Amino acid sequence: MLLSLPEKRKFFLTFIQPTYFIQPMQSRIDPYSPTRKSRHIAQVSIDCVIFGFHHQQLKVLIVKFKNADVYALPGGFIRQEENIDEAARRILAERTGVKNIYLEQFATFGNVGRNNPELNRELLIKAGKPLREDHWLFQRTISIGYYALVDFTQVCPQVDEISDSCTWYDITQVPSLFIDHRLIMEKALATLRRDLHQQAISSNLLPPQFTMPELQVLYETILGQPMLRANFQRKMLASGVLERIEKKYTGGAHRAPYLYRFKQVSCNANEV
Amino acid sequence: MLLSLPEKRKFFLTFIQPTYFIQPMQSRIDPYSPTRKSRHIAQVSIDCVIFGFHHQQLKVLIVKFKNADVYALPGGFIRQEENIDEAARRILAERTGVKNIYLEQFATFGNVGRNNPELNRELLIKAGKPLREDHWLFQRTISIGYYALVDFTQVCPQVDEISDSCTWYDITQVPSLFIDHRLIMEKALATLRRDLHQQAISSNLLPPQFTMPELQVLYETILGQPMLRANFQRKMLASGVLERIEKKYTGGAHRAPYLYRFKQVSCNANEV
DNA sequence: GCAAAAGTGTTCTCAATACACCCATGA
DNA sequence: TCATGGGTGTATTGAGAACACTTTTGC
Repeated sequence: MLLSLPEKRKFFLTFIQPTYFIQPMQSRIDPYSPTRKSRHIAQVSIDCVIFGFHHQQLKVLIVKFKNADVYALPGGFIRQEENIDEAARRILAERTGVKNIYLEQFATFGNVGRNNPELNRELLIKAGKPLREDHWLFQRTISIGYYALVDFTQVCPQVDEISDSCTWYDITQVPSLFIDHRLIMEKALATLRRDLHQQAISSNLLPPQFTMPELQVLYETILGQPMLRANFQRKMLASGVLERIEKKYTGGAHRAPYLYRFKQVSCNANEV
Repeated sequence: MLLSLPEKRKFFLTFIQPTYFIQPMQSRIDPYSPTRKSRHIAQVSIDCVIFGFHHQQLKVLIVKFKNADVYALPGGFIRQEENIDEAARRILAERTGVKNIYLEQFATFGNVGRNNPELNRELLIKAGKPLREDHWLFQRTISIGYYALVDFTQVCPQVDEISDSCTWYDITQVPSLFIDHRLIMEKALATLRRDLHQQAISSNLLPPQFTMPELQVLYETILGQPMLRANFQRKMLASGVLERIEKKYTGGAHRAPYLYRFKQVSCNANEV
């Protein structure tokens, strides 16, 4: 299993919720109810590309459908009474257990060919959630893409009614995805790369305190290219957003690095 | 009336379609039909921010509702069988008479509060298009924003069934707009500014041939700040996308500038 | 002490800036 | 010929790239 938390935190989580990694969320409004009238906007969904950073790897949260070898981005539908940003935030909270996540809408996907009604029907039947044949879920769906940045150590992935796993994958080892979800993921990554410099993205992917090499590995992993250590250090310090704290005491056979933190903690999302 | 085309083109257009500037487009599928079942995706619309450049001004195409002093961005709905990019392209063609327009999706707007069902009802009644009370147009609507870049001289704005004018406004003199359309316009402008450098945006806002000062004014207008003439010239020439043609013969009491054109004519749009 | 990794310094290059100067044109 | 505006040249500045050097730590 790819999910591996630090031992200390693992114990803590196990203590308060013993089945934390395979615990279905009980949504008060069930979009897959076969009988009740939908309170969701028809033919529109939200798909989330949830990025985390751990062990020098950029990771994405991927969901697996129940009783099927089909993988997808975590997603959901928009209730009639909630803003789309709120919907994305709710979906994220359901999946990660974390509120106040950094969130960014990046694109909307609406090709006719991006849907596969037969596959939808099959997956819902396998998950034990058969719908009426005329349900809008069997029509084409437009999907609004959001990407989210989370502190890996704060997240405990959770399944929902139609998925039986929700786990982190290295960005380079994501399995074949449902319909156009790979395209959505790649567009999210491209947007992340584009915005890495101008926004406090790294502050939401790292723990509150970190070393300069850790920050550099984050940059190198996201941008996919190595950077010169000396220049990276100077550039980061010159930008003035970092604050040096103290020495870090590691077990490594080398000089201990300084710890840094971001001066202004930002965990906001743009309103659209 | 702000609409002013070059005399030569005006004559040509008048010749082939005498009422070109107040000519309703006959859409084969009427989203406002009070009786027929909708073939459109419910609760989703497309709004277009159509940019043009003329007389050293950045201009936007604004629609006015029939029999009401309400102004809005040109928009429309998505047919069940068309991609969202195609829908935007169709809406643009209906408004401008131009196909093959440079098109870019930039954001999707879906706050609950962005709708005003009462105003919608009032406007449709005034336009002579009353709908059934339970029509989805009176529910909240999510709008996908596209911006388009057009050669001002090639466009003849056209009204539709619920508007009685469609005219160019200077970006600084746009009247108060319907619901959140000003926000949409500003987001479009911000995206345009962000992408001005990295894309061949200017090639779609200028005629095929242009002078360096014209290009500079375009940049200064979009970015909203003056630039040094000498440096601008060198930077543009150094980028290698321009091709010098010949001298331009003007009536001005000064040296005649060179004419330039872009090496690769690009009129594509990103597929989403 | 030595290897490894962190931190700092130095040089070079190139692009952007700011300004000066030259050229063509029509009144 | 002079004002106007287009085109080109040049010195200065600053950021980034590449590389060398110093410092700290555990073995």
